[in-house]
Amino acid sequence: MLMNKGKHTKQQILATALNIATETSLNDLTIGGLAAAMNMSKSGVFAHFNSKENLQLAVLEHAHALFLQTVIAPIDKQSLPLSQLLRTCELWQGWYQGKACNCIFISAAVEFDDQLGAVRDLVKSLLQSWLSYLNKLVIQAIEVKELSEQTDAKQFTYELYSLYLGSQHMRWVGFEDDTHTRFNLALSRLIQRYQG
Amino acid sequence: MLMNKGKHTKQQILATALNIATETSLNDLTIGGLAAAMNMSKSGVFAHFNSKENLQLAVLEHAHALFLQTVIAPIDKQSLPLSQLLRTCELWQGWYQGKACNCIFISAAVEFDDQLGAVRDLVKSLLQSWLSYLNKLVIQAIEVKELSEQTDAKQFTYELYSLYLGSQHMRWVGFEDDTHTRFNLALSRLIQRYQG
DNA sequence: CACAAAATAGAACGAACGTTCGTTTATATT
DNA sequence: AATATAAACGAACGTTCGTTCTATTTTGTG
Repeated sequence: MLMNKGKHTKQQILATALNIATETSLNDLTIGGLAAAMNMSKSGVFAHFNSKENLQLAVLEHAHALFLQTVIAPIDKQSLPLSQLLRTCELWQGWYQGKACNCIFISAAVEFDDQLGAVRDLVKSLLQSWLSYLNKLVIQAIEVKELSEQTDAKQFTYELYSLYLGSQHMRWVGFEDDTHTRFNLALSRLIQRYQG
Repeated sequence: MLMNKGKHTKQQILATALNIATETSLNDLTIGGLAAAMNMSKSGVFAHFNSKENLQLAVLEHAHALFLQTVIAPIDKQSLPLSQLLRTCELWQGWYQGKACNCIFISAAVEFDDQLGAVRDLVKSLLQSWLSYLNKLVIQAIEVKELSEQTDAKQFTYELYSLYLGSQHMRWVGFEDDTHTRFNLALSRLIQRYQG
């Protein structure tokens, strides 16, 4: 088989790059550091991407693939929209798995919010499509009358997303515990509020 | 008067440094760039702080002073807690004034969440005290029975803070408009929910 | 086994940045 | 006006990082 080893190590590079970028940030992810973590030379790693920007884009796309596989794929599309939404939130809360810290998409959004370029565009696009996905589930729940038909779907999605952001932030500041208790409580109340 | 000009230009430096840091970030705030914006030499600016970390700390403290003056000082402490809270939220939404983008404390929190050091400690401390302030107002509103006495103050504060975070985030992604409409709607419902 | 292509290594570059140092200019007090 | 002190300058250093180039090793194929 032609062209095999290359793609394989590239995947390994992306996996450790994602770990580093998740623990620090997309900018603090340095090619030299990545090479060291891989026991490779700087130029050896570099050759796979040909620029740092391409590396950052590849890491984001790798993260996106992992995200799809971890939080979207397991959803049973036959079940009712609201239970799909609840299960989605469960998976969403812990999708960055063992990694101690925060969701890389949100970190990247803050980090690149002012830097024009392809990375910023990709981050924005990924977040938009994720918001659309959440919003679609909300709309479906309304259509099936699991949520009141006067529900403002976008408003619901905004509040849901906000609770997620706040949960991460509060945990860092030390205002919330590690068990997502406040998030889960607020979420169930949010749903309950739009049911009656 | 001895020691005059120095303190004066230092204040000017901090003002433009805060602008730069708000538009970009605390790390992208470079001493050379700051010097250029001030029409000063790099070493001239440097001499005021003696290290980049000290500059970052000074910028944060400057921002904190401005924050106190802009959103906390104008509050009428004689008025009822809930109206104090509402007024606070108004001022909070626009405290970074003309600056197009985001609250520097939140940006800094994301940027330094993994970097041990004095900057991270200061950011965390400032955010904690701000959360305590909000939480205190909520508690007072409960005591005066403007909010139901079963209200979980911390949960209320968490949700309120989340809405603020979400509002900024959504505006960047393009999900919310610029007029804080969704934030204000969610806020009024949040209060209403804990009144009955 | 041989050979071409792909993958990696190693050394070096140019730029950006924080920091240092010696000097010069501006400021305030006597 | 004279002088001590503070403020600002300009050049340079050391480091880090992305990137380039050439050489070497490894991989897959006929």
